[in-house]
Amino acid sequence: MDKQISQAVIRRLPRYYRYLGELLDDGVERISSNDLSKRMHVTASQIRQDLNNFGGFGQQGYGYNVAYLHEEIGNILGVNETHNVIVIGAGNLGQAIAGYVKFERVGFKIIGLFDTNPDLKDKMVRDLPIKMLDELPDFIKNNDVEIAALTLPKANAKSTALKLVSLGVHAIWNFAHVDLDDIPDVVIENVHLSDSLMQLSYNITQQKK
Amino acid sequence: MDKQISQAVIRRLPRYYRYLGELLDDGVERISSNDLSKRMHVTASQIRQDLNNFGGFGQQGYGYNVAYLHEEIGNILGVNETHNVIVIGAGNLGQAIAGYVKFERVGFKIIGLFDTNPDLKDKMVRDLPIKMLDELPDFIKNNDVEIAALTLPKANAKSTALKLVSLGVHAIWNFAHVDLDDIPDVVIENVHLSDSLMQLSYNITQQKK
DNA sequence: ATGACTTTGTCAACAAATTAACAATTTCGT
DNA sequence: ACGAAATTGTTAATTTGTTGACAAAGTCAT
Repeated sequence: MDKQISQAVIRRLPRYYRYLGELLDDGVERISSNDLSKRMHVTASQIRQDLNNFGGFGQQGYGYNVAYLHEEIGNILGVNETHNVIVIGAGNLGQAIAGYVKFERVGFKIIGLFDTNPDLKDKMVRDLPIKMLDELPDFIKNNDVEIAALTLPKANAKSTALKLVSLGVHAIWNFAHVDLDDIPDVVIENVHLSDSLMQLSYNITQQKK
Repeated sequence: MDKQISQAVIRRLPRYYRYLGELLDDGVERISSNDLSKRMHVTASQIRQDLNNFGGFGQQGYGYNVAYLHEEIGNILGVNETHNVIVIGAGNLGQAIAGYVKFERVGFKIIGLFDTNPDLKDKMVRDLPIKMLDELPDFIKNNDVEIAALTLPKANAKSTALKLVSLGVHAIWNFAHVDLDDIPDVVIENVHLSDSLMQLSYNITQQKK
């Protein structure tokens, strides 16, 4: 029944959430779509349109209550509940992502770090021991793992993703430079650093003209 | 005179480039928009439309020559020339990004790694010494720095970006969780890991319904 | 060499996303 | 308590992006 909301809108929600968090920290109580639009460099119309996909959070003549709207967008995004995360691939990027989520993102909790390299077995990365991939089935059985971050070479990404899904992990944060389509019953979010860098490269070339 | 090409198209180019690279590795000589569309799960029409923004790379009745098209898209993206990159912020993420670009991305060369923490001064990260931020002006003067990756706390991101631009670096790969708008004469490419994770979180919540 | 087949490049139709406009409602100073 | 000002939610208009259709051009087997 709920109409499907476009990913274009979803992509903008975290940004709203961030600006509202900053306003909250600054002790701002209320804000109008117009004021927010000026800060964020988007149209006020878009803000109102976006928010109204989820309900009427504002009030005519008054605007939006910052704390309330922040809370509501947090609920929509699901960041007010805890999500357990494991990281597959304990290379530099894996360790960095593990640390990043741990220290920067409330709502997400790193509970495991895995690799295939036996030299890394039980090595501590801050307070987490690196486990071997064959410990994964037991680990998932005994822990409520919701998200797996894939920070491993692309050759292993697809098979690992399939294994994760069969073990019951249905959300993948994919840093491997490969598309994980054709996998049913899983939500994929890609972070393709190479693509991002190439986009930057294109825009540099353009600017020079 | 050149019509402006939409970022929607640009965002897709790296993916074409990747698929073509794989075809090339597999020794495939030619491919039609139809075959490629099946592999990539996009419409053939979109592929043809996208490519034609940049010129007619194909041939009726034959399709596209894989090597040629790969090369051409590489040129468009600017990955066939070398771009020197420095990384500002030598924390976990900074070190991981430095390593990532170094080992995974031809066309981009990491030539410097900077931080403000004096404890890190001259510490080696693989073959690069961590330099202090006050060495930046001299470094940029003596090296052709095209891109700066910003992997530092958001509190310092804006001022650092301004400094970089004033020193002549006009492209920023921004990993700090802050918007660097209002800065003139600079191309920004954002990698907001938090936003990506929240988007994933939203889509998980949706799937559960 | 011929003709059936393939496939592009491009125009037109369609769909989606963004922006503008404005009635309805609330605020707020007097 | 009143009226001007502010501001939302929502509909309509506009713009942008995607897909479909097909003439034109080239391929390839015979």
